[in-house]
Amino acid sequence: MQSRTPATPRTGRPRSAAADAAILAATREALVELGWSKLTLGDVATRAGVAKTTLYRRWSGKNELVVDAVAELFDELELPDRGSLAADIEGVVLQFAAILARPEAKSGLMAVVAESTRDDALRERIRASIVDPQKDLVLDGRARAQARGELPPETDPEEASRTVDLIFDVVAGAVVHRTLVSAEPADEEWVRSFTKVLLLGLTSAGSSNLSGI
Amino acid sequence: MQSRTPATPRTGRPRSAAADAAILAATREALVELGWSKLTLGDVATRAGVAKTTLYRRWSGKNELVVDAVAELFDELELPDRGSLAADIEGVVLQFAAILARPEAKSGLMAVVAESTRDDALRERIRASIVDPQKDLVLDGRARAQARGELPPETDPEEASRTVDLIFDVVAGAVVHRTLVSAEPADEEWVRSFTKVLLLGLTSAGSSNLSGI
Amino acid sequence: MQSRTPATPRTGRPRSAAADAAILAATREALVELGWSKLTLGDVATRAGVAKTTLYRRWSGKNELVVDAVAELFDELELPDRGSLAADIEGVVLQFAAILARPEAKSGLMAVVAESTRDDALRERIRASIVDPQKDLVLDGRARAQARGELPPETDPEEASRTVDLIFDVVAGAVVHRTLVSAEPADEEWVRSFTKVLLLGLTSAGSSNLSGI
Amino acid sequence: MQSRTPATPRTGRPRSAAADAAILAATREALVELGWSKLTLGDVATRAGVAKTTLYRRWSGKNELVVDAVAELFDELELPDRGSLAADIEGVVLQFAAILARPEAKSGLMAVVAESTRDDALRERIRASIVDPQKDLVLDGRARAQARGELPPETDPEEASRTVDLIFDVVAGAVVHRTLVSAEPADEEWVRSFTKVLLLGLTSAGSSNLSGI
DNA sequence: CTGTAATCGAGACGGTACGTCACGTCTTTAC
DNA sequence: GTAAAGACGTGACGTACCGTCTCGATTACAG
Repeated sequence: MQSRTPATPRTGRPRSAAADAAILAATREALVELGWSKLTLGDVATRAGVAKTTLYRRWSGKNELVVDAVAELFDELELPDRGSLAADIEGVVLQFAAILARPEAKSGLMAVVAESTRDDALRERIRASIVDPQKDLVLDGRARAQARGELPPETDPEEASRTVDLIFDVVAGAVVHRTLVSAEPADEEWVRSFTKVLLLGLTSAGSSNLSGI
Repeated sequence: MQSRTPATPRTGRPRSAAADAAILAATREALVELGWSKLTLGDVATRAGVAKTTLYRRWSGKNELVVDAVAELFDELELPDRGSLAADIEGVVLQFAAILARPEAKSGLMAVVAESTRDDALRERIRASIVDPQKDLVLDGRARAQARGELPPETDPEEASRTVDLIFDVVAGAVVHRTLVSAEPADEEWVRSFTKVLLLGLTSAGSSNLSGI
Repeated sequence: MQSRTPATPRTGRPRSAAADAAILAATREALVELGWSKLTLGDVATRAGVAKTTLYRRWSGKNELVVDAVAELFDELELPDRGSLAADIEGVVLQFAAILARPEAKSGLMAVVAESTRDDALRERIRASIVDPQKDLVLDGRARAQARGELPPETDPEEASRTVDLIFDVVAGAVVHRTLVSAEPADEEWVRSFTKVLLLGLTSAGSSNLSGI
Repeated sequence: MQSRTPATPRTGRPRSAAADAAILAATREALVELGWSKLTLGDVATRAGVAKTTLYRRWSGKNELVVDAVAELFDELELPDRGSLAADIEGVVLQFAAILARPEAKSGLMAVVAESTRDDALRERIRASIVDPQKDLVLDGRARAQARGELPPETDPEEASRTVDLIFDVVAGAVVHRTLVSAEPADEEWVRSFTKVLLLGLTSAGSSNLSGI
């Protein structure tokens, strides 16, 4: 989302709140129909029933717009309580895979990530609106597993942070690669296999002193 | 690679062989300087000292050209013999990470992958010239580990194939995500942690009947 | 001038009288700095410290606004009494040339005349606020010359009217063409030559029965 | 006309000669239908069956394009041989008035003159392609009158040049003002009156030592 | 040798989208 | 109800690349 608290926007006609939603919805629609490379801002504006200038007043370009449009897709991600760490992970990975399977996500997400390799502000925007919320789920999951006694409480906070980052890169990376590069569905069977390997690797590594590396 | 066997290439002036190399090199140069989105075929042609027509005679568009240009980067990947499965994996992952750290790879690879979500021919081209050669390294590594006795010979070929695919998605996905999304270096420390988790996960899973899932 | 008698201006905040003057002055300032084609109503409003709405409430567009702004420049024209017809003409032509030499007049006047070729209301506005006051000077000059005995009283009113029109087109046209197209100054020397030719032509024509053509 | 002798345009596809003519014709058509201010280059390109880029490759903007389009209208001006100076002048003034009466000339000419008050290059272009050819007609007319013995050969070249400039400003200015500002037709009757005044003024002035002013 | 034919660099061509600007209107709050 | 402020839909701007085409000028191989 673009920041929405200007200094003193007291006077003048206020920006239409409906326009924002219409534009983001139109962006997703266009991503489905046309894909990233054939999506044009003029077309999005038309679909949203909005003038091009209105769109440019709110977003500085295609990249930022698509980040916001795709980010909303991930808002529905939540950590289910399925009773065990393994089941919780499987659940959230399946949700993640389901979102990534949607064409508007496929089409847009990798493209903006590719663009972000040369645009720090864009990468920061992606991190803030897409990546960090996902990483929070990993943290929540760990906390819940610790409460259940499935995982020991962390002792070294820094090492724990590194482990979370590793888990996150492995999980998100594997699902994305499976979906986009291998072009195979990340279905229940695959997710179960993947989760098993991941959990065994982590718990074995933990018991064999992963942090001591 | 582009097809190089026209129907009746009997007569007429032959295509310049030097032009191909110059164009691919110019493409990588432009990727470094401009990135994917600002790379234009006209500019590549100019850099290569070649007319635009010459470029279009050989490649059908930006996507195909960049796939070929990036694929050459991965030609240097090879399976080192470091004496143990873990060390071999670490070595090849480090090589992979080193290539991915280069701006011409970062910029171009994810972009064409993003494009390939809506272009089957492009995805097939990426698979053939970039992905499959990498997967062959995994197969070679497994064969070598089996010869060493570190891994048992596979019994169920189909299940073995699924496992290779899983490994590949996990490895490539994790490195890519670490590099591009988290924007952190996949350095030796990270690779060692990652390899440890992966190997423990796989061997524990194997001994606990992963294939029985 | 714009109409200034709304139907029921009874209640509500009255229109600011100062705004009108500020807008016209800002218009002339913008004409000097930017010229006709780059003058924008938004910029004029800003210069005048006025909202765009206020400007549009008073003028219907750029053309009308500039006509009014330029018309005020010609208010300073007056018929000097230099003692002879020739000297009077020279005096008034010099005044006219001096106004036309100012950039706000140059820039704006010809532009609105050009626009008026396709806008009858605009031409009428120009005539009423710019042309007719000038033509009155010619009439005054003739009357004064007749009083002096330099010219005979007109006998045929219609023919006299045609002659005034002819004089007016010749005088105004020549000065404008000299200033804008030839881009040479209509200075004292030129005005003296021009006046001489004009007067000799008219008096000779009169004595040789111009009306008899 | 734009200059058409580049340094070494040897290679590459040559510019379409037909496009130039089509664009200029389309410009005049648009001037008639829409007038100067509503004429857009995109519309002209469409009318000419040409891409906008093709138009911009040849002309730098609306002003230059319209100057060239209008200049072609004046190509048909020529000095008729009607047997006497007065008749010759009347003939050429009538031709000039006839061209100015056409809507494409009315609409465009004054507008570019207005623009030229802030654009020296544009004024020079107007002079070279529109004004100077007309002035040549005045010179030809004088030469013919001298050959006939109607006018004495000039003695002082500089004074003669000033006289030609004065005549030209008076003639062109009067016709333009009559047509555009007064919005009355410069018909035969008017032209005869005007020519009579002009010629009497000039010959009387000559005999009364105009050059001595 | 001499055609014939596909190549080469160059650059104009018809398009499409860009991101910006000004238009004239509308919608707010403040006076 | 008018004021300032500024968002709105509209439409043209001038530019950049696209992928195709038309040039004259090289090459190679075939006869």
